[in-house]
Amino acid sequence: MSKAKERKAKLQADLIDAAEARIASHGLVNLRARDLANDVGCSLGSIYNVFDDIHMLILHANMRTLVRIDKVMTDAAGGVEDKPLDGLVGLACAYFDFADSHTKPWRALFDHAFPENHDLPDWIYQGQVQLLQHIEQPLQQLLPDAQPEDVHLIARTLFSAVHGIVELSLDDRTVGLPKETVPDQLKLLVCACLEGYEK
Amino acid sequence: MSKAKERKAKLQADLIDAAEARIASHGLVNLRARDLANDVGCSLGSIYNVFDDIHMLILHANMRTLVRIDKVMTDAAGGVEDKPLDGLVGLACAYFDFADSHTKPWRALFDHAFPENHDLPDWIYQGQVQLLQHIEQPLQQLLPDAQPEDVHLIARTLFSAVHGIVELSLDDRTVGLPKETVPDQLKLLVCACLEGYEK
DNA sequence: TGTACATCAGTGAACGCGCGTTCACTGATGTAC
DNA sequence: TGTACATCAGTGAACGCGCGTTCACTGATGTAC
Repeated sequence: MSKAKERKAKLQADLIDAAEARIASHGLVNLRARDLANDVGCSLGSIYNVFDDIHMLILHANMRTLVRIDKVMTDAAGGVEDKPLDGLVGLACAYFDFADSHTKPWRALFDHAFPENHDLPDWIYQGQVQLLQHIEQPLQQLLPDAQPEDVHLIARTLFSAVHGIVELSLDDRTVGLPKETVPDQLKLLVCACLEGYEK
Repeated sequence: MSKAKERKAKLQADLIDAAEARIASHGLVNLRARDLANDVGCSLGSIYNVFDDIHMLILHANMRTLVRIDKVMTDAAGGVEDKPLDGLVGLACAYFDFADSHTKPWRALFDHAFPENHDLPDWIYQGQVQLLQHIEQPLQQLLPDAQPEDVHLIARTLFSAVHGIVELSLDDRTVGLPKETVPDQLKLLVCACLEGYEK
């Protein structure tokens, strides 16, 4: 019985690995259940023994990406706890670096069209909230007089702004910034903003 | 002969109208060639007499949306030519208002997965560039010492930032700002930034 | 230890549906004489 | 004006392909006696 559970857990993990690899190499749009079965050496039907549907599998792969981004942001925030502005600039640049060097998994986070009726599982939501906390911490230091609710909102504003800059710059079909100008522009924006926010 | 061309032009226009209407009511993902043929009262095959493929038709519908946004931004910039900061804030809010009240056509601009091999027609690119020019004008006034290239880059940065804030706030699946806080946060961000940019 | 039986993970062919695009055909319009 | 013929926009059934999901089956494993 516990052996069966182990096998099941192994298959789940293998499938998530395979999904991650396929998304990284071919992009979310080219992810196929048949390919994953092939990759891990199980049958097509077995996927549905361990996951409700393909969307759940994708969500697990996306969660891996969120955790990776969290690691990258943790690293970026390390060592500059006493220089919160540098910390924020570093976080923005780290986000861009990740998106630039892992474009396909990063895109998958936003491109995945989850069926409209269900709502996202809470652990995905938490994965996103975690990223925001990296921003809130230095922000609170920089704006000691601000209410926590305001810091919360400003953190989301900054994240969204940085995300928009990164997104459009990595998208060939829209007039975003040229990639090579992004780090400078992120730094300019974050510094300028915070000068202003500090009043 | 010219009568035939008129008919062709009429059918093209009707199809674009229908595509716009369907996108507005059901979203780009639910756009079907068969439905459009039904809507305008032509046969399925006739669509392919006047458009290369469905993507071209979607691009025309999207171009209509770009023109609409351009109008909205033109209106927002009107009357405050002497207050460039107000102008920029107004543009940001106008963009949000449009996206909020025309979410589906606005999303279609970014969701349309154009076949990777071709590149976008130039008129779509020009439609996007036009939007940026609304930003460059007040920006140049606010930063009279800045090089035009820098104004160009900063305009893209601001647009992308505002776009990101709007996008995540209108997306249920991501941790964006609550919708009701967006205008305030846009105003805060734009004002804070420009205070900083002015040095 | 050996035998008969039950269970159930694992299988993959087939289902079901969707939908962009094509193409052989038709019928209205125009032209030649 | 009338007739025969040519043209071609317009048609929609059928093609072609893709792919998530299901389900009747099988064979390995475990259990009972």
